[in-house]
Amino acid sequence: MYRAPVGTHDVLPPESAAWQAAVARFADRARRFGYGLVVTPVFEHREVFQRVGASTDVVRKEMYEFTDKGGRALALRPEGTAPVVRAFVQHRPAVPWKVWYLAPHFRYERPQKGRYRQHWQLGAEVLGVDDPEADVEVIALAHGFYRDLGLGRVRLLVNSMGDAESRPAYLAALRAYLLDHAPALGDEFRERVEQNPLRVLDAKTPAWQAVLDGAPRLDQHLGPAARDHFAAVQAGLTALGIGFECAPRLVRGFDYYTSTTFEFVSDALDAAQNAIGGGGRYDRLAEDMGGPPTPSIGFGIGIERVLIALAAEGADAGSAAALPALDAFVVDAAGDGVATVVVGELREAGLAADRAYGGRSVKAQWKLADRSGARYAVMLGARAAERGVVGIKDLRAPDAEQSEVPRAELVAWLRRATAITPGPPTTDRPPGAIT
RNA sequence: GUGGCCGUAGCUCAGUUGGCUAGAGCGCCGGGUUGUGGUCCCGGAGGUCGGGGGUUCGAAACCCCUCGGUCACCCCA
Repeated sequence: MYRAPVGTHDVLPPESAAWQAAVARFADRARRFGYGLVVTPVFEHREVFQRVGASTDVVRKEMYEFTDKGGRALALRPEGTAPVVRAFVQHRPAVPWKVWYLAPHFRYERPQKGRYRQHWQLGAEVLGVDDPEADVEVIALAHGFYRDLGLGRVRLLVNSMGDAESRPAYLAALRAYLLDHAPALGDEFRERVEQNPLRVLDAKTPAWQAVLDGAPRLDQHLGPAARDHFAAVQAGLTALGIGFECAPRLVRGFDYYTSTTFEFVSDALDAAQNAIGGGGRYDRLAEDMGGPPTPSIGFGIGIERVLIALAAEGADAGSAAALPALDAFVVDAAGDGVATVVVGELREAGLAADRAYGGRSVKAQWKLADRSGARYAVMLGARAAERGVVGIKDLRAPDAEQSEVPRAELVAWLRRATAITPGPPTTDRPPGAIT
Protein backbone atom coordinates (compact mmCIF):
# COMPACT_ATOMS: atom_id res chain seq x y z
CA MET A 1 0.00 0.00 0.00
CA TYR A 2 1.20 3.47 -0.81
CA ARG A 3 1.34 6.16 1.80
CA ALA A 4 1.86 9.87 1.46
CA PRO A 5 5.62 10.53 1.48
CA VAL A 6 7.40 11.24 4.74
CA GLY A 7 6.42 14.58 6.21
CA THR A 8 3.44 15.11 3.93
CA HIS A 9 -0.17 14.64 4.82
CA ASP A 10 -3.65 14.59 3.35
CA VAL A 11 -6.43 16.86 4.48
CA LEU A 12 -9.79 15.13 4.23
CA PRO A 13 -13.36 15.99 5.10
CA PRO A 14 -14.66 16.73 7.62
CA GLU A 15 -11.41 18.06 9.07
CA SER A 16 -10.73 19.93 5.87
CA ALA A 17 -13.65 22.22 6.72
CA ALA A 18 -11.47 24.04 9.23
CA TRP A 19 -8.71 24.30 6.65
CA GLN A 20 -11.13 25.66 4.10
CA ALA A 21 -12.59 28.10 6.60
CA ALA A 22 -9.18 29.47 7.53
CA VAL A 23 -8.35 30.06 3.90
CA ALA A 24 -11.72 31.65 3.20
CA ARG A 25 -11.43 34.01 6.14
CA PHE A 26 -7.94 35.04 5.20
CA ALA A 27 -8.96 35.60 1.59
CA ASP A 28 -11.88 37.75 2.66
CA ARG A 29 -9.78 39.80 5.02
CA ALA A 30 -7.05 40.29 2.41
CA ARG A 31 -9.68 41.49 -0.04
CA ARG A 32 -11.01 44.00 2.48
CA PHE A 33 -7.46 45.25 3.05
CA GLY A 34 -6.96 45.79 -0.66
CA TYR A 35 -4.66 42.87 -1.44
CA GLY A 36 -4.80 40.93 -4.68
CA LEU A 37 -4.04 37.24 -5.03
CA VAL A 38 -0.63 36.30 -6.41
CA VAL A 39 0.06 32.77 -7.62
CA THR A 40 3.64 31.81 -8.26
CA PRO A 41 5.20 28.49 -9.28
CA VAL A 42 5.76 25.79 -6.73
CA PHE A 43 9.40 25.64 -7.81
CA GLU A 44 11.87 28.32 -8.78
CA HIS A 45 15.44 28.54 -9.91
CA ARG A 46 17.52 27.58 -6.91
CA GLU A 47 19.27 30.96 -6.84
CA VAL A 48 15.98 32.69 -6.08
CA PHE A 49 15.84 31.01 -2.71
CA GLN A 50 19.54 31.24 -2.08
CA ARG A 51 18.96 34.99 -2.02
CA VAL A 52 17.17 34.63 1.28
CA GLY A 53 20.49 34.00 2.93
CA ALA A 54 23.37 31.60 2.88
CA SER A 55 23.43 31.26 6.64
CA THR A 56 19.81 30.24 7.03
CA ASP A 57 19.04 26.63 7.78
CA VAL A 58 16.33 26.66 5.17
CA VAL A 59 18.90 27.26 2.45
CA ARG A 60 21.77 25.31 3.94
CA LYS A 61 20.08 22.02 4.63
CA GLU A 62 16.33 22.11 4.13
CA MET A 63 15.89 22.88 0.44
CA TYR A 64 14.07 20.37 -1.71
CA GLU A 65 16.40 20.60 -4.66
CA PHE A 66 16.27 18.87 -7.99
CA THR A 67 17.61 19.13 -11.50
CA ASP A 68 15.16 18.92 -14.37
CA LYS A 69 15.71 17.19 -17.70
CA GLY A 70 17.11 20.39 -19.12
CA GLY A 71 19.78 20.49 -16.46
CA ARG A 72 18.24 23.44 -14.65
CA ALA A 73 18.93 23.67 -10.93
CA LEU A 74 15.56 24.14 -9.26
CA ALA A 75 14.10 23.99 -5.78
CA LEU A 76 10.65 23.58 -4.29
CA ARG A 77 9.48 26.74 -2.52
CA PRO A 78 10.77 26.70 1.07
CA GLU A 79 9.40 30.15 1.90
CA GLY A 80 6.96 32.55 0.38
CA THR A 81 8.62 35.92 0.08
CA ALA A 82 11.37 35.15 -2.42
CA PRO A 83 9.01 34.01 -5.21
CA VAL A 84 6.81 37.06 -4.74
CA VAL A 85 9.80 39.36 -4.96
CA ARG A 86 11.03 37.48 -8.01
CA ALA A 87 7.65 37.97 -9.66
CA PHE A 88 7.74 41.64 -8.74
CA VAL A 89 11.15 42.15 -10.25
CA GLN A 90 10.15 40.23 -13.35
CA HIS A 91 6.85 42.02 -14.05
CA ARG A 92 7.47 45.35 -12.40
CA PRO A 93 3.91 46.15 -11.34
CA ALA A 94 3.21 49.64 -9.99
CA VAL A 95 3.88 50.13 -6.31
CA PRO A 96 2.52 49.81 -3.77
CA TRP A 97 2.05 46.20 -4.77
CA LYS A 98 -0.17 44.53 -2.23
CA VAL A 99 -0.60 40.81 -2.66
CA TRP A 100 -1.57 37.73 -0.68
CA TYR A 101 -0.99 34.07 -1.36
CA LEU A 102 -1.90 30.55 -0.38
CA ALA A 103 0.85 28.12 -1.23
CA PRO A 104 2.45 24.84 -0.24
CA HIS A 105 5.93 25.16 1.22
CA PHE A 106 8.61 22.49 1.31
CA ARG A 107 11.44 21.93 3.74
CA TYR A 108 13.49 18.77 3.91
CA GLU A 109 13.57 18.02 7.61
CA ARG A 110 12.45 15.36 10.04
CA PRO A 111 8.76 15.81 10.66
CA GLN A 112 7.20 16.25 14.06
CA LYS A 113 4.11 17.86 15.50
CA GLY A 114 3.54 21.13 13.72
CA ARG A 115 6.46 20.62 11.36
CA TYR A 116 6.14 19.01 7.97
CA ARG A 117 8.08 18.59 4.78
CA GLN A 118 5.15 20.05 2.96
CA HIS A 119 3.03 22.56 4.77
CA TRP A 120 0.73 25.37 3.70
CA GLN A 121 1.18 29.03 4.32
CA LEU A 122 -1.06 32.01 3.95
CA GLY A 123 0.88 35.18 3.43
CA ALA A 124 0.69 38.82 2.46
CA GLU A 125 3.28 41.24 1.16
CA VAL A 126 3.41 44.98 0.52
CA LEU A 127 6.16 45.97 -1.88
CA GLY A 128 7.38 49.46 -2.50
CA VAL A 129 6.34 51.17 0.71
CA ASP A 130 8.67 52.28 3.49
CA ASP A 131 5.94 54.03 5.49
CA PRO A 132 5.53 52.38 8.91
CA GLU A 133 1.82 52.47 8.15
CA ALA A 134 2.47 49.52 5.87
CA ASP A 135 4.06 47.63 8.76
CA VAL A 136 1.04 48.34 10.90
CA GLU A 137 -1.32 47.29 8.14
CA VAL A 138 0.19 43.89 7.45
CA ILE A 139 0.43 43.15 11.16
CA ALA A 140 -3.20 44.14 11.56
CA LEU A 141 -4.11 41.85 8.69
CA ALA A 142 -2.54 38.85 10.36
CA HIS A 143 -3.80 39.83 13.77
CA GLY A 144 -7.35 40.18 12.53
CA PHE A 145 -7.15 36.78 10.89
CA TYR A 146 -6.33 35.07 14.17
CA ARG A 147 -9.14 36.98 15.82
CA ASP A 148 -11.57 35.93 13.09
CA LEU A 149 -10.79 32.32 13.86
CA GLY A 150 -11.41 32.82 17.54
CA LEU A 151 -7.84 32.26 18.67
CA GLY A 152 -7.35 33.80 22.08
CA ARG A 153 -3.99 32.75 23.42
CA VAL A 154 -1.90 34.54 20.82
CA ARG A 155 0.85 37.03 21.54
CA LEU A 156 2.44 39.42 19.08
CA LEU A 157 6.18 39.93 19.40
CA VAL A 158 7.81 42.82 17.58
CA ASN A 159 11.37 43.95 17.12
CA SER A 160 13.53 46.06 14.90
CA MET A 161 16.62 44.71 13.18
CA GLY A 162 17.92 48.18 12.52
CA ASP A 163 18.74 49.65 9.15
CA ALA A 164 21.74 49.93 6.88
CA GLU A 165 23.24 52.67 9.06
CA SER A 166 22.76 51.16 12.47
CA ARG A 167 23.12 47.45 11.77
CA PRO A 168 26.87 47.14 11.09
CA ALA A 169 27.87 48.86 14.31
CA TYR A 170 25.58 46.63 16.31
CA LEU A 171 26.79 43.49 14.56
CA ALA A 172 30.39 44.40 15.34
CA ALA A 173 29.60 45.01 18.98
CA LEU A 174 27.61 41.82 19.27
CA ARG A 175 30.24 39.70 17.55
CA ALA A 176 32.99 41.06 19.75
CA TYR A 177 30.98 40.36 22.87
CA LEU A 178 30.00 36.86 21.80
CA LEU A 179 33.48 35.84 20.70
CA ASP A 180 34.76 36.86 24.11
CA HIS A 181 32.53 34.18 25.56
CA ALA A 182 32.91 31.64 22.78
CA PRO A 183 35.80 29.66 24.27
CA ALA A 184 33.58 28.52 27.13
CA LEU A 185 30.65 27.63 24.92
CA GLY A 186 32.13 25.33 22.33
CA ASP A 187 32.59 25.08 18.58
CA GLU A 188 28.95 25.18 17.60
CA PHE A 189 28.48 28.48 19.33
CA ARG A 190 31.60 29.93 17.77
CA GLU A 191 30.61 28.71 14.33
CA ARG A 192 27.26 30.35 14.53
CA VAL A 193 28.66 33.59 15.80
CA GLU A 194 31.07 33.75 12.90
CA GLN A 195 28.41 32.92 10.35
CA ASN A 196 25.73 35.25 11.63
CA PRO A 197 25.86 36.50 15.20
CA LEU A 198 22.19 37.43 15.08
CA ARG A 199 21.26 33.79 14.76
CA VAL A 200 22.60 33.20 18.25
CA LEU A 201 20.19 35.60 19.88
CA ASP A 202 17.17 33.34 19.96
CA ALA A 203 19.06 30.22 21.04
CA LYS A 204 17.31 28.17 23.71
CA THR A 205 20.36 26.58 25.30
CA PRO A 206 20.42 27.75 28.92
CA ALA A 207 24.19 28.26 28.95
CA TRP A 208 23.96 30.41 25.85
CA GLN A 209 21.02 32.30 27.26
CA ALA A 210 23.02 33.22 30.31
CA VAL A 211 25.68 34.80 28.14
CA LEU A 212 23.08 36.52 25.99
CA ASP A 213 21.61 38.24 29.00
CA GLY A 214 24.69 40.45 29.06
CA ALA A 215 24.93 40.91 25.30
CA PRO A 216 24.51 44.28 23.58
CA ARG A 217 20.86 44.84 22.77
CA LEU A 218 19.59 45.44 19.27
CA ASP A 219 17.01 47.97 20.38
CA GLN A 220 19.68 50.09 22.06
CA HIS A 221 21.78 50.33 18.92
CA LEU A 222 19.15 51.65 16.52
CA GLY A 223 20.00 54.77 14.57
CA PRO A 224 17.58 57.71 14.55
CA ALA A 225 15.78 56.62 11.39
CA ALA A 226 15.31 53.04 12.58
CA ARG A 227 14.24 54.18 16.00
CA ASP A 228 11.65 56.57 14.59
CA HIS A 229 10.32 53.91 12.26
CA PHE A 230 9.98 51.36 15.03
CA ALA A 231 8.31 53.92 17.29
CA ALA A 232 5.81 54.77 14.56
CA VAL A 233 4.97 51.10 14.12
CA GLN A 234 4.35 50.71 17.83
CA ALA A 235 2.22 53.84 17.90
CA GLY A 236 0.15 52.56 15.00
CA LEU A 237 -0.45 49.20 16.63
CA THR A 238 -1.48 50.91 19.82
CA ALA A 239 -3.86 53.19 17.93
CA LEU A 240 -5.54 50.10 16.47
CA GLY A 241 -5.79 48.48 19.87
CA ILE A 242 -3.44 45.69 18.91
CA GLY A 243 -1.48 44.43 21.89
CA PHE A 244 2.20 43.58 21.40
CA GLU A 245 5.40 42.88 23.26
CA CYS A 246 8.81 44.18 22.29
CA ALA A 247 11.17 41.22 21.91
CA PRO A 248 14.72 42.50 21.49
CA ARG A 249 16.03 39.02 20.72
CA LEU A 250 13.48 38.19 18.06
CA VAL A 251 15.57 37.75 14.91
CA ARG A 252 13.62 35.33 12.70
CA GLY A 253 15.00 32.83 10.28
CA PHE A 254 15.96 34.66 7.14
CA ASP A 255 18.90 36.90 6.44
CA TYR A 256 16.93 39.34 4.34
CA TYR A 257 15.06 40.92 7.22
CA THR A 258 15.70 44.56 8.00
CA SER A 259 13.97 46.97 10.34
CA THR A 260 10.63 45.66 11.64
CA THR A 261 10.29 41.96 12.41
CA PHE A 262 7.39 40.30 14.16
CA GLU A 263 6.09 36.92 15.16
CA PHE A 264 2.79 35.61 16.44
CA VAL A 265 3.17 32.88 19.04
CA SER A 266 0.48 30.70 20.52
CA ASP A 267 0.65 29.97 24.22
CA ALA A 268 -1.55 26.96 23.59
CA LEU A 269 1.33 25.27 21.76
CA ASP A 270 4.57 23.78 23.02
CA ALA A 271 7.31 26.35 22.94
CA ALA A 272 9.25 24.45 20.29
CA GLN A 273 6.70 25.09 17.57
CA ASN A 274 4.70 27.93 18.99
CA ALA A 275 5.26 30.32 16.08
CA ILE A 276 2.01 30.42 14.13
CA GLY A 277 3.06 33.26 11.87
CA GLY A 278 5.77 35.78 11.37
CA GLY A 279 7.43 38.18 9.05
CA GLY A 280 9.14 41.48 8.71
CA ARG A 281 10.67 44.07 6.45
CA TYR A 282 12.97 43.13 3.63
CA ASP A 283 13.93 46.52 2.28
CA ARG A 284 16.85 45.31 0.17
CA LEU A 285 15.68 41.99 -1.23
CA ALA A 286 14.20 43.30 -4.47
CA GLU A 287 17.42 45.14 -5.17
CA ASP A 288 19.43 42.00 -4.44
CA MET A 289 17.37 40.25 -7.10
CA GLY A 290 18.17 42.85 -9.69
CA GLY A 291 15.17 45.10 -9.22
CA PRO A 292 14.88 48.70 -8.12
CA PRO A 293 15.20 49.68 -4.47
CA THR A 294 11.88 48.50 -3.07
CA PRO A 295 11.28 48.68 0.66
CA SER A 296 8.79 45.97 1.52
CA ILE A 297 7.19 44.00 4.30
CA GLY A 298 5.24 40.79 4.59
CA PHE A 299 4.50 37.71 6.62
CA GLY A 300 3.68 34.02 6.41
CA ILE A 301 1.21 32.04 8.47
CA GLY A 302 1.40 28.26 8.82
CA ILE A 303 -2.07 26.86 8.34
CA GLU A 304 -1.33 23.54 10.04
CA ARG A 305 -0.03 25.28 13.13
CA VAL A 306 -2.98 27.62 13.27
CA LEU A 307 -5.31 24.62 13.20
CA ILE A 308 -3.29 22.85 15.88
CA ALA A 309 -3.44 25.97 18.01
CA LEU A 310 -7.20 26.17 17.52
CA ALA A 311 -7.58 22.56 18.60
CA ALA A 312 -5.29 23.13 21.57
CA GLU A 313 -7.39 26.03 22.71
CA GLY A 314 -10.42 23.84 22.51
CA ALA A 315 -11.92 26.30 20.11
CA ASP A 316 -14.26 24.64 17.68
CA ALA A 317 -12.33 25.03 14.49
CA GLY A 318 -15.38 23.88 12.60
CA SER A 319 -17.59 26.56 14.04
CA ALA A 320 -15.17 29.18 12.96
CA ALA A 321 -15.88 27.72 9.60
CA ALA A 322 -19.53 26.83 9.98
CA LEU A 323 -19.60 25.84 6.38
CA PRO A 324 -23.22 25.28 5.51
CA ALA A 325 -24.25 21.64 5.39
CA LEU A 326 -26.64 20.25 2.83
CA ASP A 327 -30.02 21.91 2.63
CA ALA A 328 -31.69 18.78 1.38
CA PHE A 329 -31.08 15.10 0.81
CA VAL A 330 -33.35 13.55 -1.76
CA VAL A 331 -34.66 10.06 -1.01
CA ASP A 332 -35.86 8.29 -4.11
CA ALA A 333 -38.50 5.65 -3.51
CA ALA A 334 -39.97 5.90 -6.99
CA GLY A 335 -36.92 4.95 -8.98
CA ASP A 336 -38.35 6.63 -12.07
CA GLY A 337 -35.57 9.09 -12.71
CA VAL A 338 -37.43 12.03 -11.17
CA ALA A 339 -34.86 12.22 -8.37
CA THR A 340 -32.20 13.18 -10.87
CA VAL A 341 -34.36 16.08 -12.05
CA VAL A 342 -35.31 17.22 -8.56
CA VAL A 343 -31.74 17.20 -7.28
CA GLY A 344 -30.72 19.09 -10.40
CA GLU A 345 -33.39 21.73 -9.85
CA LEU A 346 -32.41 22.28 -6.24
CA ARG A 347 -28.76 22.67 -7.09
CA GLU A 348 -29.44 25.09 -9.92
CA ALA A 349 -31.64 27.09 -7.55
CA GLY A 350 -28.63 27.63 -5.31
CA LEU A 351 -29.51 25.04 -2.70
CA ALA A 352 -27.09 22.38 -1.50
CA ALA A 353 -28.60 19.02 -2.34
CA ASP A 354 -27.42 15.45 -2.56
CA ARG A 355 -28.75 11.93 -3.07
CA ALA A 356 -27.79 8.29 -2.83
CA TYR A 357 -26.50 6.17 -5.64
CA GLY A 358 -26.76 2.58 -6.71
CA GLY A 359 -30.44 1.81 -6.21
CA ARG A 360 -30.25 1.49 -2.46
CA SER A 361 -33.21 0.56 -0.36
CA VAL A 362 -35.37 3.38 0.92
CA LYS A 363 -34.32 2.61 4.47
CA ALA A 364 -30.67 2.82 3.48
CA GLN A 365 -31.30 6.11 1.74
CA TRP A 366 -32.88 7.56 4.87
CA LYS A 367 -29.85 6.50 6.88
CA LEU A 368 -27.61 8.25 4.41
CA ALA A 369 -29.82 11.31 4.55
CA ASP A 370 -29.43 11.41 8.29
CA ARG A 371 -25.69 10.97 8.18
CA SER A 372 -25.25 13.59 5.47
CA GLY A 373 -26.09 16.31 7.97
CA ALA A 374 -28.75 17.67 5.64
CA ARG A 375 -31.39 19.93 7.11
CA TYR A 376 -34.29 18.36 5.22
CA ALA A 377 -35.05 15.06 3.60
CA VAL A 378 -37.11 15.22 0.43
CA MET A 379 -39.07 12.04 -0.17
CA LEU A 380 -40.02 11.13 -3.70
CA GLY A 381 -42.63 8.36 -3.86
CA ALA A 382 -44.82 7.00 -6.61
CA ARG A 383 -48.07 7.46 -4.66
CA ALA A 384 -47.29 11.05 -3.71
CA ALA A 385 -46.20 11.80 -7.22
CA GLU A 386 -49.67 10.91 -8.47
CA ARG A 387 -50.99 13.72 -6.28
CA GLY A 388 -48.19 16.04 -7.39
CA VAL A 389 -46.54 16.32 -3.98
CA VAL A 390 -43.28 15.37 -2.32
CA GLY A 391 -42.65 14.53 1.32
CA ILE A 392 -40.45 16.74 3.46
CA LYS A 393 -39.07 16.03 6.88
CA ASP A 394 -36.85 18.16 9.12
CA LEU A 395 -34.00 15.82 9.93
CA ARG A 396 -32.80 17.92 12.84
CA ALA A 397 -36.11 17.78 14.66
CA PRO A 398 -36.21 14.48 16.57
CA ASP A 399 -40.00 14.15 16.54
CA ALA A 400 -40.63 15.80 13.24
CA GLU A 401 -43.69 14.81 11.28
CA GLN A 402 -43.35 14.43 7.59
CA SER A 403 -45.24 17.05 5.66
CA GLU A 404 -46.17 17.36 2.03
CA VAL A 405 -45.30 20.13 -0.37
CA PRO A 406 -46.48 20.45 -3.96
CA ARG A 407 -43.70 19.36 -6.23
CA ALA A 408 -43.88 22.67 -8.09
CA GLU A 409 -43.30 24.62 -4.90
CA LEU A 410 -40.41 22.57 -3.55
CA VAL A 411 -37.66 25.01 -4.47
CA ALA A 412 -39.49 28.01 -3.08
CA TRP A 413 -40.39 26.12 0.08
CA LEU A 414 -36.79 25.04 0.74
CA ARG A 415 -35.45 28.49 -0.02
CA ARG A 416 -37.77 29.99 2.53
CA ALA A 417 -37.10 27.29 5.10
CA THR A 418 -33.34 27.48 4.84
CA ALA A 419 -33.29 31.28 4.77
CA ILE A 420 -34.76 31.48 8.26
CA THR A 421 -32.29 28.92 9.49
CA PRO A 422 -29.50 30.61 11.44
CA GLY A 423 -26.58 30.79 9.07
CA PRO A 424 -22.90 30.66 9.91
CA PRO A 425 -22.15 32.66 13.04
CA THR A 426 -20.96 36.14 12.21
CA THR A 427 -18.06 36.08 14.61
CA ASP A 428 -17.13 39.70 14.72
CA ARG A 429 -15.42 39.11 18.00
CA PRO A 430 -15.79 35.66 19.49
CA PRO A 431 -15.42 35.15 23.21
CA GLY A 432 -11.81 34.97 24.24
CA ALA A 433 -10.63 36.57 21.06
CA ILE A 434 -7.31 38.28 21.11
CA THR A 435 -7.45 42.03 21.34
C1' G B 1 21.47 14.45 10.50
C1' U B 2 20.89 12.39 16.01
C1' G B 3 17.79 10.12 19.84
C1' G B 4 13.13 8.02 22.57
C1' C B 5 8.55 5.43 21.90
C1' C B 6 5.23 2.64 18.71
C1' G B 7 3.44 -0.77 14.23
C1' U B 8 -2.75 -6.62 15.19
C1' A B 9 -9.74 -5.14 10.88
C1' G B 10 -11.40 1.45 7.98
C1' C B 11 -10.60 3.69 13.42
C1' U B 12 -9.36 2.85 18.84
C1' C B 13 -7.37 -1.30 21.03
C1' A B 14 -7.21 -6.63 23.61
C1' G B 15 -4.53 -11.06 22.68
C1' U B 16 -1.93 -14.53 29.47
C1' U B 17 5.39 -18.64 30.27
C1' G B 18 5.25 -19.16 22.34
C1' G B 19 -0.11 -23.60 21.72
C1' C B 20 -7.40 -24.51 19.03
C1' U B 21 -10.40 -21.30 13.25
C1' A B 22 -6.53 -14.03 15.86
C1' G B 23 -10.97 -11.07 19.10
C1' A B 24 -13.89 -6.55 21.07
C1' G B 25 -16.02 -1.66 20.60
C1' C B 26 -17.02 1.92 16.99
C1' G B 27 -17.64 2.37 11.76
C1' C B 28 -19.42 -0.09 7.16
C1' C B 29 -23.22 -3.44 4.52
C1' G B 30 -27.94 -6.12 4.92
C1' G B 31 -32.42 -7.47 7.58
C1' G B 32 -36.29 -6.61 11.47
C1' U B 33 -40.37 -2.03 9.06
C1' U B 34 -42.76 -5.66 1.15
C1' G B 35 -42.02 3.40 1.03
C1' U B 36 -39.01 6.39 6.17
C1' G B 37 -33.32 8.37 9.44
C1' G B 38 -31.51 9.35 14.26
C1' U B 39 -32.80 4.69 19.53
C1' C B 40 -33.14 -0.76 19.73
C1' C B 41 -32.54 -6.01 18.03
C1' C B 42 -30.41 -9.75 14.53
C1' G B 43 -26.97 -11.06 10.84
C1' G B 44 -22.75 -10.15 7.52
C1' A B 45 -18.33 -8.46 5.12
C1' G B 46 -13.54 -6.98 6.38
C1' G B 47 -6.89 -9.13 8.82
C1' U B 48 -0.21 -11.61 4.11
C1' C B 49 -0.75 -9.51 12.87
C1' G B 50 4.12 -3.36 8.57
C1' G B 51 7.86 -6.38 5.40
C1' G B 52 12.00 -10.01 5.10
C1' G B 53 14.96 -13.56 7.48
C1' G B 54 15.98 -16.63 11.83
C1' U B 55 14.92 -19.79 16.46
C1' U B 56 11.04 -23.67 17.36
C1' C B 57 7.10 -29.48 16.62
C1' G B 58 4.48 -24.73 16.69
C1' A B 59 5.57 -17.31 16.29
C1' A B 60 1.00 -11.83 16.43
C1' A B 61 4.33 -12.92 20.71
C1' C B 62 11.37 -14.45 21.03
C1' C B 63 16.10 -12.71 17.95
C1' C B 64 18.28 -9.92 13.66
C1' C B 65 17.55 -6.69 9.57
C1' U B 66 14.41 -3.40 7.13
C1' C B 67 10.28 -0.07 6.11
C1' G B 68 6.85 3.13 8.26
C1' G B 69 4.50 6.15 12.12
C1' U B 70 5.10 9.42 16.15
C1' C B 71 7.58 12.66 19.52
C1' A B 72 11.94 15.44 20.66
C1' C B 73 16.83 18.00 19.48
C1' C B 74 18.87 21.76 15.67
C1' C B 75 15.74 25.29 13.37
C1' C B 76 11.37 27.05 11.74
C1' A B 77 5.23 28.06 9.88
